[in-house]
Amino acid sequence: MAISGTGTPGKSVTERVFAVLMAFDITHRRMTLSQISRPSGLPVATTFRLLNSLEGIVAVERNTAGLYSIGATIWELGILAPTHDVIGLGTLPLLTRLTTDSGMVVRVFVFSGQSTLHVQEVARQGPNAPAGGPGLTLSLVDSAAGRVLLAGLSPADRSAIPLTRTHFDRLEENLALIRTQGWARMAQANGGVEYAVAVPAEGRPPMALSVSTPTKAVVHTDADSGPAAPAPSLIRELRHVAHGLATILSGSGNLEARTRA
Amino acid sequence: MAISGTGTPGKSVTERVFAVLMAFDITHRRMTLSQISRPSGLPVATTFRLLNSLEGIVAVERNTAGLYSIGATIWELGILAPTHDVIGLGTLPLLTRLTTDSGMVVRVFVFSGQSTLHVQEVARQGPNAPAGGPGLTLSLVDSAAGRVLLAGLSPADRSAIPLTRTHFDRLEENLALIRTQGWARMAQANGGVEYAVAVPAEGRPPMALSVSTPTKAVVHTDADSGPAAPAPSLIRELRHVAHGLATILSGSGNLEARTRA
DNA sequence: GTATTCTTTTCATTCAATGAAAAGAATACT
DNA sequence: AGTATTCTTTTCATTGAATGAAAAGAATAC
Repeated sequence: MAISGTGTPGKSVTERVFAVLMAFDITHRRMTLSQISRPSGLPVATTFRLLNSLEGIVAVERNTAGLYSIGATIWELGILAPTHDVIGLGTLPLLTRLTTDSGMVVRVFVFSGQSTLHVQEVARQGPNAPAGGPGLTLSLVDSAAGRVLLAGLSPADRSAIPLTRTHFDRLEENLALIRTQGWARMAQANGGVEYAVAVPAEGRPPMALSVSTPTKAVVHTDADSGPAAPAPSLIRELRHVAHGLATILSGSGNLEARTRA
Repeated sequence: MAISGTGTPGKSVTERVFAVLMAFDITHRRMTLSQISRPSGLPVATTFRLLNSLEGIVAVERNTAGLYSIGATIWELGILAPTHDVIGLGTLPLLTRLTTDSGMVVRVFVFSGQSTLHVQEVARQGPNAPAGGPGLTLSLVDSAAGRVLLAGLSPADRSAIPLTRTHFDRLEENLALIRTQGWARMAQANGGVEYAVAVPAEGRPPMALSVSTPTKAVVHTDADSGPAAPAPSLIRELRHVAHGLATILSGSGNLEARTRA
């Protein structure tokens, strides 16, 4: 009769429930019980029980093979997030035009915790479509969009983010530069290497608009502050689109809740 | 020193957490604590504590005014749901062409519990855009898409759904008709009245593709089985697009989980 | 300036959650 | 076919985490 039954201290049930849900990611959309149990750090029995509860409210679903996936309930809730406003509405035509004009992949990012959260992407359809898609996260420090978002933070907010100590001084310098010039560029890792230029798009949530290309390094030469700058016309168009984004989203987002019956 | 502290029996914490989250809907995207507490059926103190936990993992967010909204974590999880595959990828061009050709609003629905869940919508952009958008739910019985989904269920699965007893016999008749003719039409309520024709799109999850128009009743005359049928050319095009949808989604969805490090 | 509504903290009580273990399935290997 | 291995599900004694009434603290309305 071994020792049994102790609730894990320091972890609320809410955290445990989301530990289970967050076991899912873009490369793990369908998993077995034990595949979920491992990364969530919970015993199988606990994971099993939580998944059962979640299935009851369609927060997770199970296919015929018994594999779990995120359920329709969470999808429905997700589209209510302010983050989602960046998608749809009038933003698509705007971003599509930018892709056509620039010939590059266009992405919109918003800030999320420790990383950069990708929200919307528009690229040439076809066989040579780039890696990525909504939900992709890039490093806050090692991406053009991430630096733009960092540069937009107040010193107080920025200090709340734990960054690798290594580049701290150089980073501050670079962020100051980004703030004054109004854009960032960087060779960033995303599958392979891609060269990106990003500008801020004011709004709630704050966004960064980026264009990137995996092949030509035209927008970038070497180091963060290398000599050759992106074409002024590109920066101008990016700013124009970013302004358009902010305008569209300020119109639709942040609605007050109506009084309920 | 009144009576204090009894956990509410028969409700798991998981259910309570989602009772809080499900207080949000398309007309209540930003709410105060008490606005959330009321519909969730939980005491304010409980709601407060749960929201605090949820905020810690960015499952909900709080703006400067103190209003809660669904957070980025849930948005990120939501795009992992199989349901989400209907959006994006190659489906948009296909649906857009149908809108252009038919001049009507194009929607894709998937089944979700007791209702019909709207997933994707394509309509003429502009000032006279129709009510709706992703996340809209229509009645399973009183919409063309809902009937198509119902008609596609096995008798066993259908019996699991509690339907209003009233139309039961007539409904069975109608569903049989829909199954044989391969389409459904209906005057359905969505803000005002709109006239819709829907066809099934086989796949996992099963989908229904519908076109609808609020003004002209060309696709519909009177009762469920009224005399004038939709134009054969429209049905043909709907079937063509539905087949395309199913093909696209069978290619990308239902991926096996990779083994994790 | 007072009343009302909303948010946050406190705390004694206890129930729902917990996880080790074992049984039951399914799958893989020999 | 038989055995080993991995995965899923059930059980159950224990208790830690969750609970909600109440009161204090803010904010807003009247």
